[in-house]
Formats: sequence, structure tokens, C-alpha cells
Amino acid sequence: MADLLKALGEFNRLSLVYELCDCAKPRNAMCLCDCCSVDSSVASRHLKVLAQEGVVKIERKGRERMYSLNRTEVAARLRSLADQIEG
Amino acid sequence: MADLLKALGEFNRLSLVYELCDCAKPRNAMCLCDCCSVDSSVASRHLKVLAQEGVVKIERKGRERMYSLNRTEVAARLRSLADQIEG
DNA sequence: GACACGTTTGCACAAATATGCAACTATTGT
DNA sequence: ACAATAGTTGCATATTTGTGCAAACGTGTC
Repeated sequence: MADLLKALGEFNRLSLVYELCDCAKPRNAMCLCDCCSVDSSVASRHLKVLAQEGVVKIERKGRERMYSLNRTEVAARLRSLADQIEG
Repeated sequence: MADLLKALGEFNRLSLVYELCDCAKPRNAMCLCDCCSVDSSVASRHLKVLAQEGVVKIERKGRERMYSLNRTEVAARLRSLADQIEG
């Protein structure tokens, strides 16, 4: 759980997540690295971290990779923590 | 929001939160630093971070400080994020 | 094949962070 | 007043982490 929170607890990574929140369809990394104005390599690494924690899923589409949120899973894990804290 | 997640996204700090989850009554720092086997200065700093983010509240009691979770507030913020992610 | 485009990786570096020890403050108890 | 207890802060340090650039990689296009 700490790893998930750490993954979400970085400003640019959370920006990527928010950006994906507003996207009905998967986005590629080029499009995403614009939203937090960082180098594409940086976006690539951030997205890798988010993927490792199951926050985003990747779909290969030719030479690009389309990212989308694992909405229900992430939401469920956050609510689980909220429930635990509320006791 | 990123700051809250960052505060929760560190192993020892999350351990402190879990420890406080199980406590019906406020605990002092000495008791808490045992749960993650770190120096009291480290626990002090972690608790300070958690307090700054509103995760815990502090009640001074003589020479000790009693810590307790802001359960409903933290839970609400986490659920708010979950809702936003689920869209 | 040559080139362009999207992405990842290697490298270097700066900044942030977690940690422990020692010294200090503050408060209680004798 | 003195000692003991709880907690914080200063300092030094090791580790992690975010970042950008350049090079490499993979895939589509001409």
C-alpha cells in the first residue's frame, strides 16, 4: 500500500493521473508529457512507476503505447485504505 | 493532494498510521516509535509530517504529546480521490 | 534501405529524504 | 534544586529520487 501511495504522491505523477482521469480514451506518452511539461524520458519513467503499481495499464499500438487508468482497481484500493483508517 | 499521499507513502509513516488505526485512545510518541523500531527523533519527525498534512492531531498532556488519527477527514480525502479517479 | 516518430535506457547530477546520534528544551516527580 | 522522562532540533551522512540530455531501440512510412 505504501508503494501505491508513494507512486501517487509525486506531483508530476499525480498530474499524469489527473490528466488520464479526464481522458475517455487511452493516451500516448507524448501527449501525456505535455501536461506536466517534462522531458519525454521523464514521463516514460513516471508512467513506468505508475504501471508497476497497477495505476495505469499499457496497450501497445504500433510504435506508440497507449496509457489508461485502472480506475476501479485504484479507486477500490484507496477506499479500502479509507475504510481501514475510519475503522 | 500529492502532499497527503507523499506523507502516507512512506513505509514507517504508514506504519505509524496503521498503529494509530488500532488505538481507540491517543498514544504518545514513545509508544509509537516502538511500532516501527526507529529512533525517537525519527518518529518525532514522521509524526510532524503527518500532523502538517492533517493526518494526525496532537494533544499536549503534560510532558507528553498524545497523537490520534483524524479518521474522518483523511478517509474523506482518500474517498474524494477515489471518486475522481473512478470518474 | 533510409528516414521520421514514439519510447526507453544509460549517464550524470542536483535536490530531497530518511536516519541516528548528541545536545537541548520542557515538564514531572522526589 | 535535582534527577528523570518525553520530545525536538542541529548536524552529518547515506540513500533515494526526479530530471535532462544523448544515444539506442522499435515501428511505421516513403
